[in-house]
Amino acid sequence: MVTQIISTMETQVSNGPSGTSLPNGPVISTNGSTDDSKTNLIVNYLPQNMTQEEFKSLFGSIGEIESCKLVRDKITGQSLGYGFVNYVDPNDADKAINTLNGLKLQTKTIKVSYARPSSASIRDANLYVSGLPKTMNQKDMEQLFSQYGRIITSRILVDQVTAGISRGVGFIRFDKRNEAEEAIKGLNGQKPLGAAEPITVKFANNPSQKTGQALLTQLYQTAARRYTGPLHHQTQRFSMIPSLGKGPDPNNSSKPILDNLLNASYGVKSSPTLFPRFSPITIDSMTSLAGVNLTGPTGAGWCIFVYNLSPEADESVLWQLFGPFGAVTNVKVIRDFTTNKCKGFGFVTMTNYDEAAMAIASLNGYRLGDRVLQVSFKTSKQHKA
DNA sequence: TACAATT
Repeated sequence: MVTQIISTMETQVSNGPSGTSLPNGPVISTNGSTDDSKTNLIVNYLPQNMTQEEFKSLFGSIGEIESCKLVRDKITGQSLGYGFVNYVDPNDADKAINTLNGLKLQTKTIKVSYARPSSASIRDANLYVSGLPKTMNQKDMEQLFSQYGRIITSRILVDQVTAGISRGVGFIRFDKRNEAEEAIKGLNGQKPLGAAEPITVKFANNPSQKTGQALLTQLYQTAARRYTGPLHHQTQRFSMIPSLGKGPDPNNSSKPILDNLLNASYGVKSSPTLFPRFSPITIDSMTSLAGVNLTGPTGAGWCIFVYNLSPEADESVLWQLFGPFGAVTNVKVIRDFTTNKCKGFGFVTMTNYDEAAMAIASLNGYRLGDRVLQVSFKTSKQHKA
């Protein structure tokens, strides 16, 4: 319900263009086509569950809409999180930017700006950047990339548990695809300024190319965070399950899908029965190994590398493996972005050194199904051949 | 088989 959403949202500064005098109606060019540049808006970072009707209702509250479209995945129908609104009156477009840009809807802060004219040259101009120095901020990154062209958007992803620490990963969208290509040529594999490690720059994956399974996983993760926040303990993971069916939209057609996914992921049948035991490696030898590999706990705790997980492994198995040894703050199964299968390894963060060392000593060499796990403190980087 | 990250 849009009125409820509006009552809880805040506005912030507009980033719309200024200084241009606006005509008072549609501009018709000499070839008969309509110039939409002052009336057509692009809206980004919409909540996943926002419908076309809510979208139209929200933006229709500003003024008469000529046309609007929430962009969806061609196959799954899932919202891609952005849309277009074309107003009749350019003044209403301006007003929509001033009123609605920066609006907080659920977990998102929407962006409202003038849409660039549709053109083949602006497609596939989005880059994914990894290996960025943790000290580099968005402005630094833009400065580095701006030599290759006009930047439309940029973002550096941040860790949500350690509140705002860079994950060394980001996105840069250029105005033109050829600018993005030049940036890859110029910056991929290069070390920024005084950085110790080279960065990776490549074209970003297109969300619409995600598999159905990947979309479901994302949908589930989004829903889980919305209701319970970051997950820390097994008990929280299980207690959140009943609440998932009670979302704000009772008409949400994806509910049965979510229920099925949850049953598949957390059914008792899949819980492994564990018999932790001590490996031949002693705690004392682990202590000395830790000294070689680590300078200390990074951020929230001690990061542990877990190798030889099956392609079907998920986060729950890591919680169950490591949870008995002490405080686990985070687990992550690394998956192939296109297949969504585990790449054979994952990471676990534990708060206390002694508990982490005990977990490693016990679980390294542990047989899980037909696999023998290899567990150690994470190293800073594996040498590349 | 070997140390991530996809708004």
